[in-house]
Amino acid sequence: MMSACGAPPFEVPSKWIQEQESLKRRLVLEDDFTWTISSPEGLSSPSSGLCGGHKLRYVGGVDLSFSKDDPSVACGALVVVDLESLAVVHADFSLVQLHIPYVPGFLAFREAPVFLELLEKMKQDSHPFYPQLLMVDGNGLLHPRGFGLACHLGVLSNLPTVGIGKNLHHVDGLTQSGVRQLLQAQENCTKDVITLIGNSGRIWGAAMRSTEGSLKPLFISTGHRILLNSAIKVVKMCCKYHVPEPIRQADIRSRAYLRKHSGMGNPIRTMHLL
DNA sequence: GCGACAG
DNA sequence: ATCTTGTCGC
Repeated sequence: MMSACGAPPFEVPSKWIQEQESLKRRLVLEDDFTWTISSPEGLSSPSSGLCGGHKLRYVGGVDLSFSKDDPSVACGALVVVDLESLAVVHADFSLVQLHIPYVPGFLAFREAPVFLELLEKMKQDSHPFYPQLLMVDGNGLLHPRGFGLACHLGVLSNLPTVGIGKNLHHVDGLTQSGVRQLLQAQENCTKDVITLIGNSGRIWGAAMRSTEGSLKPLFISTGHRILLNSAIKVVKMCCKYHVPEPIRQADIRSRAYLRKHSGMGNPIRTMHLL
């Protein structure tokens, strides 16, 4: 029999599921921060930036880019943008070799260690631009077990996090085409954001067209210490283009860093597992 | 059994 | 994620 399917089998460690369940108990599903989110556009919210509280200013973004030559070689990027100007005020990179494969539903075990290390470096340096909130390239609650990369990073870093997906991870009956239909429907023509409600009635996140005629929406979901509505506000404020600036810059810069440092003779640091 | 499956 | 050129437009 010809059964030489090239795909190497990979068993999901039960440890992974246990850890997701365990960390999930530490999730905070409400706005848990002292700063305020200045209103998106024209819409003035009464409590925004009035009494004594400081504003959200430094928004972080993380992303990972891979070498086309060696898929195990990647560059993780942590950038921080100033919310007022959307200018990058900090960028750091980590060239690593990954030993854990990408498994749908377990993205965090592959990518989170890289980002946690970059965050830790900033924290130990008492960096003035340490992010107040982190935008993650991947989902939060919009996940088979309600605990995607954004939740995982949020709990382990104790930072408010927002998950941004560019493709929908099908869950609870939600489908890409179904969501697009809703966004195109006449009733919703005026709206640029729709809530993602699954067959069970549960709210998983939101789909938003960040650019005028974009057919592909962004999938926003809560990571940690922030409400969906607050997350949507922040994402809107960050969208200069289709993809919010913190993540877009992390993507662009990690790719550039990889190109420049992927030539031979460069020390690739191996991540030590937790 | 078959398809779906963030990055 | 990555493989990929030109093209249309400000």
